[in-house]
Amino acid sequence: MNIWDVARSAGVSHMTVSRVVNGYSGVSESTRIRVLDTIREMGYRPSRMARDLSLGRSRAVTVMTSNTTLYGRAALLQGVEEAARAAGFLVSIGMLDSARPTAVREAVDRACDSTSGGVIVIAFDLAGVRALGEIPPGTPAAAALEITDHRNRRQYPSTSLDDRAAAVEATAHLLELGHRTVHYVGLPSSTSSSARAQGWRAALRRAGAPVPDAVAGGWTAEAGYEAARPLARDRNVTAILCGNDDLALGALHALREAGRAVPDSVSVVGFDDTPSAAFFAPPLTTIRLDFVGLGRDCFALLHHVLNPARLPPAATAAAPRLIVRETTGPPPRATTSDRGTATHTKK
Amino acid sequence: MNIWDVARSAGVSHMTVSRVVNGYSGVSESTRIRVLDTIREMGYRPSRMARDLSLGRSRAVTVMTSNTTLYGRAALLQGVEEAARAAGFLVSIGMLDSARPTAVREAVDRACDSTSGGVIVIAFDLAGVRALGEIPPGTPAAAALEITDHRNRRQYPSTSLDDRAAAVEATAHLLELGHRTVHYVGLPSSTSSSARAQGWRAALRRAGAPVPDAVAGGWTAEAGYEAARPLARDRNVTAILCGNDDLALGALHALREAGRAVPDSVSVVGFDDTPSAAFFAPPLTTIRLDFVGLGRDCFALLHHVLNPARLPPAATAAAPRLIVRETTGPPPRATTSDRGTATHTKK
DNA sequence: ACAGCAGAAGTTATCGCTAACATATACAGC
DNA sequence: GCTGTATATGTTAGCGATAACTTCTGCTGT
Repeated sequence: MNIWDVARSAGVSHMTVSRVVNGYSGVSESTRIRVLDTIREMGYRPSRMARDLSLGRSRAVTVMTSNTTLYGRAALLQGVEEAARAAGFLVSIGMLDSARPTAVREAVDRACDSTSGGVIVIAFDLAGVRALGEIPPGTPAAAALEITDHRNRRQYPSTSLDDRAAAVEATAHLLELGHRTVHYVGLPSSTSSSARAQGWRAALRRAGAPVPDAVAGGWTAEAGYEAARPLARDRNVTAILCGNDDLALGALHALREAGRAVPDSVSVVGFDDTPSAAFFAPPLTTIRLDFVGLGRDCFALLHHVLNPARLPPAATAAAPRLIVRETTGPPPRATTSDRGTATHTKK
Repeated sequence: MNIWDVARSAGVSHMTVSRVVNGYSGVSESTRIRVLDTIREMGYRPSRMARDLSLGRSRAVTVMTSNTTLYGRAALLQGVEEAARAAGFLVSIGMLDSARPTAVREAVDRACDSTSGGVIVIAFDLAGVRALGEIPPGTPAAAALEITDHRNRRQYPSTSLDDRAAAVEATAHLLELGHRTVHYVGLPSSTSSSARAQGWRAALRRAGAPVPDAVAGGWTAEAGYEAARPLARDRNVTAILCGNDDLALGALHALREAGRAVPDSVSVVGFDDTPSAAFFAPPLTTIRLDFVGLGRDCFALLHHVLNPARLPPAATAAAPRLIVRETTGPPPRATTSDRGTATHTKK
């Protein structure tokens, strides 16, 4: 059923129906009511497809992301959806999967046909960053970045949380508790260049603390477990900062397995403040990150590109905040003092 | 830039370009190559919008779900996306939010315009079930159900995992370990009628074990914590089955807080086998649920509605499976023997 | 009484594409 | 040489909406 059917049934022209549907003026009250009734009776719904085609723009965004099972992405998606819905946009998702080499390019191709009014890419990982690079010029796009790597920022507007400051805060917190240094288990792409790693390193240097190598982690608890195992064996490490809460969960497990008490023997700090983090054993000290707000901001950015209003939108996402729970505390006496010695500690 | 521009530039008619783009026969090899080159040079991408409009069908699904931050939904979405992509479908998401009373209806309205070739609703919770009920007749739809409630199954095909059998298995596992009975902390909508609760109850009855009231939980660790607190105080409860892993995490926390050792004093079983579950403290015994497979199946169902092939698709999702880890064990001696007596146990 | 004008409604072209039909060219068979 | 048939290509009419323009009322002012 289309607009013509409604028009015929209401005894008007299709344009009158169109005007009624879109709330335009120039329709008498009596006609408007008659048309509205007809629409209701017939259960007519305008075709968004036809509308967009006719208008030449499509009120739809597609957000490209990998693994929405991870908290950060899911929450960000939620934020985008919320803002998009408020603006009358549809949101589609394009899964990024870096397994197949051509997969990213294909995903971008799919996302960038003119169906989508714009593209939002969650460039937290390599797949995302690559996707951002593949976007054909001229496509309206915005990105949520974790890595503040300017090589990858083409002309696209982007949002990000102040991960660097957050990492500084977390590291400083640990240092203030008396830890000699802080070890870092990072996210895959961010071992060296991520804002989190940078902040961690900067805080260490500022405090004159030794800067250990960052440990390459992953995204999941399992990756955190694997990465933290060697750390757990080393009695010199008394503080571990993890790239996210899942990693921290895995680290906690490795520590438990190695018989290291948290926080008495080792302190752990995460990133994200997942809804679960407060219920870890022990409850995790972590950085609360406002992913939902970030998603909203990201959409606002894209919306501004699509529809340049007076001013570019201001960021509204809450600043990262350290939530101190029970995985952090002062380092154990014995270990703090034994600076120079090797891995083994006297009992 | 459109198909006409390409046609002009390649010196052919737009139909030839269309044929080339869609891989139809009836184009000479030389022409095909010339057109393909032109397309590449100009960077032409066909408009999906126009194509779908012309074809009268739109290769797009929208999946309606609440809170994609929860593992089950996110994984299911992943499965849908995977299958949809393989079939050349776009997937959009429609967030369900039961907070505002009209929100569900609005979301359904948005999802059911003819933009979407079909709708998949994740009806794990009340919002989802209501959404399913609101779908206008005639809209192609499929549902992923947790609650096997036939009142809500209109004419829509649906998939679900065998949650009932899974719950039976989990409960039986606990009973076999020697527990007198098993308590259940359920998901919001499923306190009484869910397949999981049914299975739990059935297993209890079959074993002649007392059937406690199900405790209304929620979806998150926090809800699990709140729900399990009273249970943790009661030394008669030695086994708790939780509606999902997050709930179990919260329960574990409540137990720890109450000074109850797991599994020595209380056993806990979850549902889902979240990637994190293996790293809980202790690692969680849980039921592995193939949400990704369920999502794939769900899309297959919808695809079959849209495009009736010879046979309806068979379910491919893996059957639920109990993964025994370290939160389950025999009940403590003292408690097992004191059947008739009240809450207090002799020391 | 009539030009002038505003408001209500209708007509036509268009968005970018595909299906269905129409035409052109080439080569076969008789 | 002429018809038949396959293959390659072009033409036209939608799909369901909107924008821009046109037409038809009815009322105003003088």
